[in-house]
Amino acid sequence: MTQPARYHHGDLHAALLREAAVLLREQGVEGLSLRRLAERAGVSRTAPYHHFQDKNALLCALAEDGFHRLDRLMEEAAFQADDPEPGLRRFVRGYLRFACDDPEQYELMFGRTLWKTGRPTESLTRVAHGCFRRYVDKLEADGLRATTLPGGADPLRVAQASWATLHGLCRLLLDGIYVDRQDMEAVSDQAVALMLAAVRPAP
Amino acid sequence: MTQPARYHHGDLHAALLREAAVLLREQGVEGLSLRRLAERAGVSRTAPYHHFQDKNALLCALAEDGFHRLDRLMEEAAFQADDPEPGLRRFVRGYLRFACDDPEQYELMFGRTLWKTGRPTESLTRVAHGCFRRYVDKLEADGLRATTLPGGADPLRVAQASWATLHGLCRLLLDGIYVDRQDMEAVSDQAVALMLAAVRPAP
DNA sequence: ATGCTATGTTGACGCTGTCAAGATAGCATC
DNA sequence: GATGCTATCTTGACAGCGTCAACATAGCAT
Repeated sequence: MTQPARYHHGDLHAALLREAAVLLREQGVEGLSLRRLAERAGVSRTAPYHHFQDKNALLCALAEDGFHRLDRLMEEAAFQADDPEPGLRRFVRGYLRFACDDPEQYELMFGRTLWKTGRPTESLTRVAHGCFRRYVDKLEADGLRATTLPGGADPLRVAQASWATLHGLCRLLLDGIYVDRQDMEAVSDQAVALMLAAVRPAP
Repeated sequence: MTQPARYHHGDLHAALLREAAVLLREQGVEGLSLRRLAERAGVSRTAPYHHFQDKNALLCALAEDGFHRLDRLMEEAAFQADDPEPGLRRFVRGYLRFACDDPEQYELMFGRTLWKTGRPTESLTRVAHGCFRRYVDKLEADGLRATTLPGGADPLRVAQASWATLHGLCRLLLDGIYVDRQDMEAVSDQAVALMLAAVRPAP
């Protein structure tokens, strides 16, 4: 089984993804080169090309994993119909924890590396869009059902704006620009207040 | 003056920055290599190193220019003490226009290239922080003076959360992830509503 | 046993940022 | 005006990268 030098690796595809996740977490996208990856998997430089079309494809697969994890997180978060606040707060904190737990993964999922510079796989695009749709649905079904939206507010718009808030917080935090990690809890609560204020017209 | 091949360039420092801004706008950071830059300036590959410590330093200088422009934009935006809504809306649209007008510049200013992967210059850090402080001050002085903050809301927190919303919108938009450029105006207005809802307790 | 296909290998190309060493220009000083 | 210092610019080189082409092997179906 564990013969040190056999010609065929066995399951290089999975091994590459596994090793890539580690390398991503430790060094970020910048430190993730196919050559190093191959070396770590004990395989030659170009072997990965038999399992992924190119680096972009491998990164897309990696990001896709992340979206599945995020999907699971969203399923677990449950709002309460009568008062969405605690549920929303729990979700927001969970989201931030998700991003902080593996910043590089989050960056890969939402960063320009894939969406702007690279070419997002059709599969990745589908999963990512599905993830957002689930968020909109959840917000609409669980969060907003018991509340009255201010006049003319489209649930989709609320979802977009609130996700943007969440995403913006994560980016500012993870990129280490303005928000201290210590302030995070307070800012997060403030964000919840922001989102809730838009949802229920009066306290 | 304009002799085609003289040994010394004359003002390579400025020429590099100028050409870099063009290259950045057209091709993004990924397309901005020192070698190409040097070629465009009609100079050898390593000449830029006599004017910038390395690529990181040049990019920092480029980003710094952007923050100065953003500063100017913020000075021009004026809120009205009695009703901050139109002023805020104007500012938000101006901010989004700023980001959309030169996406790559915005990305450079706030992206991980400098703040996470690279080493932000001390000068850049100062300018960037000053820019945010100006935003907090402005929000506090112009925007919130006439309004009552909900109990216990720190102006700094409001500023952080609202900037995060703005920033998140820009990122999602520029990275081409979720929000269509067409939806932008509606989402932007929704964001203003979000921010205002947090500021004035009841309509 | 034969041959096809999936998988892995080495070699090479052009691109990148950056360092070291040498060339030149311009300016201050003697 | 000659001398020398320093800022500026040059070529050469190196390691790293993604990726293509050509070749080698292993394993499986026929």
